Parts: sequence; structure tokens; C-alpha cells
Amino acid sequence: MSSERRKPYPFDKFEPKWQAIWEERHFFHAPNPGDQGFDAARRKFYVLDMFPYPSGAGLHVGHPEGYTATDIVARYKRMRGFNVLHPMGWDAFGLPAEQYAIKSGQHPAITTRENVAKFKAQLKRIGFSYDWQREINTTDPRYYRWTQWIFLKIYNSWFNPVTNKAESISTYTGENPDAVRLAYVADVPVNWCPELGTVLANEEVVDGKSEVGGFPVVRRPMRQWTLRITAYAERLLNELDELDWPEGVKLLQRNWIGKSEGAEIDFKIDNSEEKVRVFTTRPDTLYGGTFLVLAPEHPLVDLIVTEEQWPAVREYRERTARKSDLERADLSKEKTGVFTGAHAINPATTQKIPIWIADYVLIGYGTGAIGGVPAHDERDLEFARKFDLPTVMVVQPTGNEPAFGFTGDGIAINSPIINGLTSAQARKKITAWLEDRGQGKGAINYKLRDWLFSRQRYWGEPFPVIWEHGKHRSLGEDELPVVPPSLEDYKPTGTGQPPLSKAKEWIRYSDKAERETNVMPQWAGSCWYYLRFCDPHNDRRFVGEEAEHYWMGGQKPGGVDLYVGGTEHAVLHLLYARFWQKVLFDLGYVSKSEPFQRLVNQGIILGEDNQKMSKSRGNIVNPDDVIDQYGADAFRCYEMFMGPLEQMKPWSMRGVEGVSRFLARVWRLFMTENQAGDWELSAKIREIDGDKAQQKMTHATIKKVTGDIESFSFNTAISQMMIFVNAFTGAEAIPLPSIRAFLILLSPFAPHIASELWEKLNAKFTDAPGDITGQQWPEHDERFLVEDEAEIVLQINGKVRDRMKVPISATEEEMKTAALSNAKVQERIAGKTVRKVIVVPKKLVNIVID
RNA sequence: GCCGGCGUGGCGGAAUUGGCAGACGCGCUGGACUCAAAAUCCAGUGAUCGCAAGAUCGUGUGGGUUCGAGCCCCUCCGCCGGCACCA
Repeated sequence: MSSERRKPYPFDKFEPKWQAIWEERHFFHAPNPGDQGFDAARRKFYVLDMFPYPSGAGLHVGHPEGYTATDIVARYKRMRGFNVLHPMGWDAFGLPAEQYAIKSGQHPAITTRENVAKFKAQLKRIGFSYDWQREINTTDPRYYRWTQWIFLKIYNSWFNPVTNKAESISTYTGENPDAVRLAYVADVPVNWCPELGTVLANEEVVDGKSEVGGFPVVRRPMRQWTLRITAYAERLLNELDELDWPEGVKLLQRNWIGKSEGAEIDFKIDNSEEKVRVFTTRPDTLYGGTFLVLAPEHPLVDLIVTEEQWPAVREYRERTARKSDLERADLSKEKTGVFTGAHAINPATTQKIPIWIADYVLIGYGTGAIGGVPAHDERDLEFARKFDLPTVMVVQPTGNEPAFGFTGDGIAINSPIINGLTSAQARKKITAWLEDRGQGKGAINYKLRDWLFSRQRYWGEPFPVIWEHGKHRSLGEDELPVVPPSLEDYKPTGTGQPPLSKAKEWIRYSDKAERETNVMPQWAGSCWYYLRFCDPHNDRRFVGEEAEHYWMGGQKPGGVDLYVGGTEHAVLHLLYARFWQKVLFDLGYVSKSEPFQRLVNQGIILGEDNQKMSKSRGNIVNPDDVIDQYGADAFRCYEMFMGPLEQMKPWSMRGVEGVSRFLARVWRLFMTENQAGDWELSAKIREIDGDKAQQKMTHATIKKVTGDIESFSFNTAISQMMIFVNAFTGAEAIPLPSIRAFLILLSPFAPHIASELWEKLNAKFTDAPGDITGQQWPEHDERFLVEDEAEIVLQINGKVRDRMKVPISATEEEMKTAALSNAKVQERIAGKTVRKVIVVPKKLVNIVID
């Protein structure tokens, strides 16, 4: 006797069976143009998941949420006659494998191989229809060879502002190409994380802590590789418009890019040849500028500070340098600053104004200097109050609010050149006026910083770069891949020296040249993996031209038709990948300027306790356990039935059970148990069309499920299929065409049970041979949905008082007459005046009385 | 502080986009089957009052538009996410 509970239907028998069949027969392999079996007459559909980092913990229930949605779409599109590209791979460079290597001494490649095997087995158990022949792994030299190749392309390019695109560095005619390369080395203050022993990109720092691990991050100047993503700021911003992405994600990217339009204005320094350039979005408030503030790090400070102010300035600068970003950004604290002793001339008023330094002005944004306009800027006002600086009102609000402290647009006052103009007009005029006098010009600023691209770690792509006499030089394409050496000790050095610096032999490239020892960040591999999927085994090109054209082609600007993943990558992966795509596009290597046309974010799945799943809370759900108990189909269907894909929602084992019951009902609709306890095809299934209600139900279900898949409402599609099964459960006879159609509708959601039942039907009936995945998606016929009668609602003053049936053809006049003669209506309107009657055909009649 | 999203039964969630609020599922209650239980099947299940027919109330709060509002407009409250001295 098995202690295990009897399965409500034998999923444990047929799910592995179908998974094996799919694998052996390469059911879901998508041939490329030119390959055997490729059908050029079919349109393509590229449906992509965000490939996972194969961690040691295995799959959690969040992964398969998006994966199930894309799998449903992939299976649906195949049945609709598309060539579907639906691949999966591994984003396997990264910290955890390396941390484990540090502890165990085991090479990260080994851990990675084990984890990949585990993930793959888990994904296969869920029955996803991936084309496993296209599997890729970012840590495979055959893959990262091309990541390095793309880096070389970026390194050997520059952004030509005239053509507004990247071009080969050979078209650059200036004297120092290294100053304009899209990949360059810069000695700048960077985010250094001592705990991780590496620098991090701005995007990887959250609230002054590392995104991975939550360790403190400090500012520290270091020599680092940087990618010139800022050259693409405008295009990254503009080309968002064409994408079918959630507005929220577009907004996050827009804010991250942070475009500001305004002017740069030069302030002459009193008694000096120097001038200070400030950036402002409000040149119209220039007359209100009563002081200047420089960032403490501003290089001009050294040149202008007066003798007697030096001690105070030096002390302030040192104090600022010691502060972490977090402390410096702490808004609750009061404004601080020090007078430099120097003065500047306001070009509009020609008055002398003091120059201060303060840490609320950031060296990294704009020009690192601002004009203080206390009357119309909150921060400047706070600063002016603290240090008793003068204020001048120059904007009159058009509403009732006080002018002092008003930060909106209004009418210029106390500003001779622009008095009476609206703020917008004033901005234009004063900018033109400054330009005429050579004292300023219109300017645009972005918050986006260049992408810090090197890491002091081991487990990443080495740079295909060598150093000779203090100068960097790229390796040739024929020298790729650059494979990292094996190390005894993977630990970060703690000094900022990368671990690879310990591999003395590897470093030595020649008598004179040494290898670069930094590695690329984890994002590098994922910046172009969607391209590699088009042609994963090509060893002559990062992706074959024909394959890229076909799978990434189409009318829209983006190549991937559907991309599903979490929202956590909104300003990381999704921005970086767009950047690389644009560089490759400019250089003529790919056909689209955008990688992903349609993006859908799946919501986070919470634990049963409505809390975020975490080890410490003990509320993690393991997909394997769920599949053991309820099967893969129930798991898939529950993931979709929980609620809208994009919404955050809690897990519920009871809910899984409910969906499992539904699938058991499906099973028993087709199968009955005989005396011996074996399942056999139900004798109720007949080759008949079924009655009118059954046909209506069938066609209504086809219509609803089809529409719901198209609109990503998978939860309501499943509801409709439940309604269908409930309707047919008690039936005397079950019409074959109805349940054939139903099985096809069910198959993207629950492919195993649908395949199994389809096969059982085929053993008896010969009307639809072959496997279910090769069937055509059914079309609904409106004729089965039309009704002779409509039930309409009778309202009096908007409240429902009765219902009645009217012929579907009833005119408004007929409906009105019928409604007014209704007994309950009569009762209620007796003695009252009917003011108005509203008739909505086929829906309702509303009678308005006193 | 600013920007965005969301507030519907005991719970997850539906609602053709202004027209019967609560589909479907969970849970609960009752019944059938069973010696019994599980499983399964059938029925009921927003709240209040009522024996019932039925009535009244009901989509975070308060107001507005409309014959009619979960849906549109304004106010406030709460939760979630993002940005955070960006000049």
C-alpha cells in the first residue's frame, strides 16, 4: 500500500511521457531560414523570457509565472500558423557562483554547470515548449567570445554628433581617438563597494548600498572602463515612444535619463580672468540670482578662494569628501556651505554676487555650479536663509499664491529685459540675449551617466584589451575568446586590484604588453542574448545575417515580438540592451534600432502570508513540491489562474487544489473508471454536433479564450474553460466536435493532459489525426452565439425593479411599450409622471419618474 | 517631498470600458453516495431586516457630473513601486 494519496487523475503517468516525446522528437524546434523544414510562407513570432541566473537554490515559483505566460502564447501562435522562436538560456556570470568558489575553492564553471542542469530539469518538468537546441550560456567561451567581439566594436567606434550615430573610429579625424571612443578609460569618482571588492554602476546602487547583498558603497576615484551611453541619451529617450511597453517602465527610463532643457550661463569673476559656467532650467529668473554655489569638488575653487577663506574652504571640502553618498543626500539635515571670498558678476543685473561652495551642488550634474535664486527655488531659499543672503523676486504668479518662494511659471518682474513676459517667453528671450553677448547659450542636460563597465571580480568576461606603455590597445578578432585563467584563490584583493592580477602568467601578453585584468559586469551577456538565440551555433558571426533578419524583422521598430519579465530590470538590463542594440544597429550589424517591441512585466508572487517570499520567513514555495503533488498542468494553470499576470498576488495551495480539481473534472469528462480501476474513454462521447446550448457554449468558449490569450487575461480564459466543463459535466451525450475544440483551447495552458486526451480520442475516432500541438486553432462562429431573445433589465430611476425577455429584434419603441406595460412597473409608476424613458437596445429600459 | 500604480464579499479575483456589482475559484453551510470517512456529485453562500414574498444598504472617504458611476471629474485617507538636493 502506498501511503501517497491516490492522484485524482494520472498526471504522474502521462506528464513525463509527453515531456519525453516532445524532447525526443524535437517537437518545438524552430528551423532557421535555409534549414530543413523551414516554411518561409509562415510569419515569425519571437517570444522571449528574461533568461534566469541559475542560482544554487533552484527555480522558485516566480520564474515560471512569466515563463508559463510566454509558453501559452508560443503554443497558441504555433497553432495559429506562426514560426515561433521560443528559446531559453542561462545568464550565468555573476557573484553567487564566485562567492561559492571563494568558500569552496571549486571553480565557478563547475557550480554553474550543476546549477544549469538543475534549472533545466526543473523547467522541463513544467513542460515548456522551448527550442532546447538553441540553449545558450553566457559563460560558454563560444558565447562570450562574441560578447567580447561586440565590446571590440564598441571600443572601435565613436558617436558622430553630425550623423547622430555610432561610426567606426576610423572616420574620426580628431587627434585623440581615445577621447571619443564609445568604450573609454576614465579616472573618475566611482561607486566602490568594499565588501564586494568591486565598483558598481549607478544602476546597481540602491540607497547608497549595493543592489546585490546590500553592502555600503562609497565614492572613490578609480581608473575604470566606461561605456559612453550618454551619447545615446536622446535616442534612448525618443525611441521609447514607439515601443509597446508598460507606461510605468517607459516613465522609469525617461526619469532615469532625466532630460532637462535650459541654458548655460557664464558669470565673470570679479577681479579675475576666470568665469563660472552654471546650468539652469530657469534662465528667466536670472535677475533674481543673488549668489553662486559651486560643488566643493569644483576645480575653479582652487583658483578663486581668497587667502582668508582658505582654511574654512579646505576644512569643508575634507568634511564633504568623507561623507558617503547616503549622508550627503540626507535631506533632513540642514544646508551647509562656505563662502569662498570671491565674487561674480550677474550678467543681467551687473551686480557683484558672492560665490559659495556647498555640498547640495553636485559635481556630476550640469556644470557643477549653480546660480542661487532664493526667491524661486526651495533649496536656494533654504541656503539663503541659513547664510543670510539677499533675495529678489522676479516671477509673479498668475494665481493667488505669494511670489516669494514661488517655483512655478508666471510673469517676469523686476527684470528689465523680459518684464511682462511669461516664463516660457522670458526663457527664450534671455537665452537669446545672453547668446548675443557671448555670455551663455541654450543647453540640455541629462541625469544619465556613462556606464561604468569594469568590475574587480573573477567570474565575468575578460576584456579583449592589452596595455602597453600605459596605453590600451584592443586585441584582434582572431584572438577571441579571451579565456580567464583558473585561479587557486578567487577572493577579491580588497585593494581594488582585480583577482585576475594574481594570474601573473596569464597577464603577460608579450614582453611589452599586459592584459587588462578587470572583467565585464554581469549585464554584458544579457545585452545581446536575444540576438544570439536567432543563430546560437554560428561560429563565424555573432548572429547570421539571414537569421537575424528573419527573427528580428517585421514592421515595428523592435525585433522581439513579446518579452516578459520582472520590473526590476527597468533601468538596468532593459536600458543597457537598448544601448547595445543601437550601437550594433548604427554599425550595420542588426536590422532594428530597438530590441524588444512589446514588454510585459509579471507581478511578484508573495507567500501565503502575503509577505515577500524569503528563506527567513519560511514562506517559499518550491515548484517541485507542487508538481509532485498536483502535476505540471495544475501548476501551470494555477500560476495563470491566480490573477492578472502583471499584478502582485499571494500564493495559495488551496488555489492549486482548486485548479487541480478542474483538471480532474476535465479528465473525467473524457474518461471513466472501469471495474478493474482502469481509465477508459467515456462512452458518452459521440460523433454528434450537440444541442444548441452546447454549440453556443463551445463557440462562446472559443471566442473568450482566444480573446483572453490575445489580451493576456489568462485567468479569465481559465474561468471560461471551467464554465465549459461545468456545463458539459452532467450531459447525457458529449459531442466530439465540442470537446475536440475544447482540448485545443486547453492545450497551451495544460499541454500534457490535452495531449493525452487527444491521443485517447484518436484511438477511437479518426476525424482529427495527429498530435494536438499540430492542430489548427479553432475559430468561433458568431451564428451560434446569436440569441432570439434578450433578457433586459427594467429600471425605475436607475434601480432594477424587474427583468423581462424581449425578442432580439425589438425596436426601442417596442421595448419602451413592453416595459411600461410590465406589472411591477405599472405598480410603481401609478399616479406618477413619467419624465423620461431611456432605452438601451438588448440591455435595459430605465423609466424616470418624479 | 516629487512621480507612477492600486483600493470590490471571509480570501484570490470578474465586470463587454458609463448599463443586472461580485463571473470563476477558494473557504464555509446543507444534502446525495458510503457501515463510516475521503473523493465525487447537487444546492446555497455580500450585509441588514423578514417565516416568506420582498425591502433597504453596498466597490477606501467625502462631494460632483449623469436617466444611470466600481468605471468619468474634484477632495481626502491607506497600501505598493520608483526617484530623491539633478539646479
